[in-house]
Amino acid sequence: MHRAALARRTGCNLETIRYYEKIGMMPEPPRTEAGYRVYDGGHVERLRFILRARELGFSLSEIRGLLALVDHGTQTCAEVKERTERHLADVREKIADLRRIERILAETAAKCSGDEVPDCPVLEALTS
Amino acid sequence: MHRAALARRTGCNLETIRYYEKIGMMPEPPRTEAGYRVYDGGHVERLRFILRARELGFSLSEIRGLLALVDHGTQTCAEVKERTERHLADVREKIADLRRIERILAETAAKCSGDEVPDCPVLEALTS
DNA sequence: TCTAATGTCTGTAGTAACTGCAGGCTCAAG
DNA sequence: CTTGAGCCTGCAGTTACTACAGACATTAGA
Repeated sequence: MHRAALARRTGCNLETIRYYEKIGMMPEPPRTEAGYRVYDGGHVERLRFILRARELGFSLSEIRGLLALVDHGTQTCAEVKERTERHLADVREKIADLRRIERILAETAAKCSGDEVPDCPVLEALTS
Repeated sequence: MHRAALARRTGCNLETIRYYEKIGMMPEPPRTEAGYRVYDGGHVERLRFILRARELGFSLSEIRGLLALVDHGTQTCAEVKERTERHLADVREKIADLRRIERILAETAAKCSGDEVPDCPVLEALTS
């Protein structure tokens, strides 16, 4: 399987695969005589792992940490759970930040007349 | 007022001020003979505008747009309201994404035994 | 069999929004 | 007159990609 095939199977962008290899998240695959990378099922699995973790908002360095545990076979449910809950706490913090922003934006926009006049409650909120 | 004083008054990082000037968000201030930037109340106001808008999650290019309206005196409440609501929609989308992530993380972590065993529902979710 | 169209390779640059540092002036205090 | 703080410039690094340019390889069609 060449790079395009791996990309197609995983839904990953072509260039991203090379990027993950470059930063050491994906192993260097064997090459053909001409230098083409050749991937197998193991690569598909690993890339899917990375992509799923990304979908769950894990950073690449968090994922790198999880992969290191698994690669060394030293992972325990306790350790993984702890990392997950730490990440979950981050996510909840981000949600709280965004909710605060949402509330302020909604409240301020609600005060707008929406008319063709220069005065605007939003600008006032940003200026004052 | 020199750069450090402007930074102190606005709570902005020192270097960020120079960055905003470089990308054209802050006007180039007059200089002393030795080349030191000299700021006044107008700069404080403008920087506060930018910082408040950033706190509300507006991107620099959105802020640049708002500033352009104000600078040209062509802003109307209708226009600003529309941009605010567009941004609000983005924020709500981000919240929805994070909530989905939160739910999945919480559900998966809840399945963890938390024991010192290698098998872990989180890893299974990422692998399968 | 030749050619044209893909596919792959490498290295590099660009994105967003900063942050930090090195090396060199300038300025104020003691 | 020296010392330390503050300011100057330009550039490198951050995160997580994405997109190119220019060169080589492979494959499908005429």
